[in-house]
Amino acid sequence: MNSLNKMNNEIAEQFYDLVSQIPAGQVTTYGQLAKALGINPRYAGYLLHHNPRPAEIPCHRVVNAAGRLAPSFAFGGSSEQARRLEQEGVVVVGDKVDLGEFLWPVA
DNA sequence: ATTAAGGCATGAA
DNA sequence: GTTCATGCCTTAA
Repeated sequence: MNSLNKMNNEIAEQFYDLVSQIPAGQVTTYGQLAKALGINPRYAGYLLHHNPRPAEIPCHRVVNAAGRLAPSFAFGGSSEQARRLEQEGVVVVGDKVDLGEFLWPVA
């Protein structure tokens, strides 16, 4: 196991749970998730990068504050991510998405 | 076991 | 577009 065992497991658990709650056709930002959990925006990206459960964590629905897709995607590249978002109904222009219309309202 | 340095899928100015 | 700031994690000695 990695260092992710019990110490920050609680925060990570909430983070992954929150991300897995993102409905298709909507996206959210790292800062949004991080802020909702009270963690650092950088940590959000870090946790997603680890992606312990990619099958249940739609990390492709998570973009940065600029609405831009991540520079590198663990599944096959940002291009694949953009393609996937469009498949769900999210309008992706280049590597950007319309946050004003597809931004998921974090609880 | 502890300490040190580096790196990151961000955000904001 | 670039630079600075911040928190956490990883690896090494």
